[in-house]
Amino acid sequence: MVEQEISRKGPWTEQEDYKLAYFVGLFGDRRWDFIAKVSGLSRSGKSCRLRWVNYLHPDLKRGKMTPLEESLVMDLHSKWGNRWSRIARKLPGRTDNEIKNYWRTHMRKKRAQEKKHAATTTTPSISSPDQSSSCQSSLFSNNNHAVDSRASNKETGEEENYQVEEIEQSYSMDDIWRDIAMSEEDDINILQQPVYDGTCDENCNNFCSPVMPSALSSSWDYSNLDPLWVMDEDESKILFPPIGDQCFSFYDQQGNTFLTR
DNA sequence: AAATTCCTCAACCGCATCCCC
DNA sequence: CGGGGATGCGGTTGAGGAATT
Repeated sequence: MVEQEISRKGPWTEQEDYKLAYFVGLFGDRRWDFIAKVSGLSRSGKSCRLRWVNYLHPDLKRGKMTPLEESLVMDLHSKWGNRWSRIARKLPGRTDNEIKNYWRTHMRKKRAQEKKHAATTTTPSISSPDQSSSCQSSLFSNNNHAVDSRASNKETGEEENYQVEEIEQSYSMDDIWRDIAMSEEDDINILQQPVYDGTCDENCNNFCSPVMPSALSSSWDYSNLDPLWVMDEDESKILFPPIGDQCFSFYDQQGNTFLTR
């Protein structure tokens, strides 16, 4: 009966980012379908999660990989293969997507170099087959214990020695969060916001996300959302005025984050 | 200066796994 | 225990900017 909204695709706008950040601040970084619905974003929950994890998360680092990080990626990839998310867990502030992209770029360069080298030396290279994943074999030691994801799923708590020492806070989204928290305080009241219990959601690293203990329980059926929770267009305009000349922006030229309005 | 190629990275897709009922 | 929805993961694509011709 409910006309299924067509999910928007493509690049996110600043306003969408802002909205998403706001609602994640409100509800925590779980229940993505719920957040997608309640925020009025015409995005799938999946898309919201991806955007959050890869771009908006407060702990994300931006900018080039440091040499230390690079060698860590090499090292871990030689151990674990393409287990990007696992590798990412060892690199604070880096996402699996970022590492994946870095690796691809890196491998492409490496292969180009090898080709060049092979051409100049005319020595036949053994490691030519260019299976995307095979490249590691020529690069690293042979200890690519192709970790089977199914076999090793319990590494959750395991904290290894790998630590990127300098977690330089080149930027943080805390400012945005704080800004949101302050500037929207009144608006939150309008929404009859959920009880914020004052504790940090452990999944939400920096900013203490308001959590909704009861509402977020799985039994809460948000298919029939109380209109109170769903943003209609007017509310949306009030809370998130259209991006204009006095809009907010998230990143400066260096990729550092700030929020202005 | 214009055209073309290359590179980067955000976003999508499909499948696997988890979790709850 | 099985089914179904939600979430996570890895592979892939494509837009847009940078570099090169």
